[in-house]
Amino acid sequence: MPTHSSQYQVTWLIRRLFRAMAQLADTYLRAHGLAAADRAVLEFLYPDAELSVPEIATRYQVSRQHVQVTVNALLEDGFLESRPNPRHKRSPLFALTHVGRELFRKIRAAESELLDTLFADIPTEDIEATRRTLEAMYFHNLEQGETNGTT
Amino acid sequence: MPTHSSQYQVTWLIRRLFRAMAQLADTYLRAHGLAAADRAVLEFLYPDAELSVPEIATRYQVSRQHVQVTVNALLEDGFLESRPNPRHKRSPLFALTHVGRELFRKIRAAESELLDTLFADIPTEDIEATRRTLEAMYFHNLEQGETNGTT
DNA sequence: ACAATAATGACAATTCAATTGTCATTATTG
DNA sequence: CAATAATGACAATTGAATTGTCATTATTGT
Repeated sequence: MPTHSSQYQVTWLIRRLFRAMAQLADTYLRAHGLAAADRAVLEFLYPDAELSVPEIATRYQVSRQHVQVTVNALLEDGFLESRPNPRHKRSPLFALTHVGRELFRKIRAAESELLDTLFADIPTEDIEATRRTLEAMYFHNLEQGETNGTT
Repeated sequence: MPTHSSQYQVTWLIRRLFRAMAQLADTYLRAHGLAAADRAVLEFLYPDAELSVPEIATRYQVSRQHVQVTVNALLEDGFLESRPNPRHKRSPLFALTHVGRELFRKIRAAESELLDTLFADIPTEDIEATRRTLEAMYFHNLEQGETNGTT
């Protein structure tokens, strides 16, 4: 990391950390037969959210078709259940089953070991300041609800 | 983002920010006919580094074959030049040409506008604290020089 | 110096997540 | 109630990246 502004270095580090984290995450996700997209869907629904496929797609910022396939597979595997959607009669809501919730807990447990390593020796207040700053970056300046132009 | 530990929220935010940043980055990268991998290679060499393909692959943590293809294309486009490698007689070093350096500067300029938006209203000291913390996470705890098992 | 082993580049095939396209069906709305 | 939009299903495609293979050239240990 050559001489750059602090701002640039922060974005550089975000890129690197994401890559490193994703690589580590794959290790235990694969162990459960899951892909990153599966984890993302589980996370959106954890612990007890109810969302339709198009809603997940909008939040995850990917095509609804992709989410559809992911959700169908998770449904097939018994990690999700569908419930009637009061707002859309044809598009059901999905929620975690008990098994799905346990699965995500297991994933989180595996992750938290990694987190403990990742954050070892870093003062709590630094972590909190970082959280606050990143949150500001994300929510104040980046969050946009652009729907994916599908069909 | 439901109720989670600060640690978890930091990693959650890193994931989101990465995605959002990547999406924005694509906008101007495409405008220059570049992919994310191209940008990464340019960044490794900017402003005046000299690296061989296997060296870039190790740092970028991807297969050397992929880097090879990327580098060959950038070479073809005149953004890189090859120089003799004192350490390996067959594997040349690559460096930015003047054009390549200007290209990366242009990319950085486009990015910095985004950065200004991203970091708007965030105190300098918060940014610096964040940089320090993320750096600690990355360098103390994640940086590992695992070579990709290629062939 | 020389044989054994490793590294490199070129090229092909493959994988896999994700997008795009299309269509019939059903909702929503004006 | 008609026009329009949203949804799910399915197929085809894209594109970044990996894996596999091979001939060639370096590097190494002896």
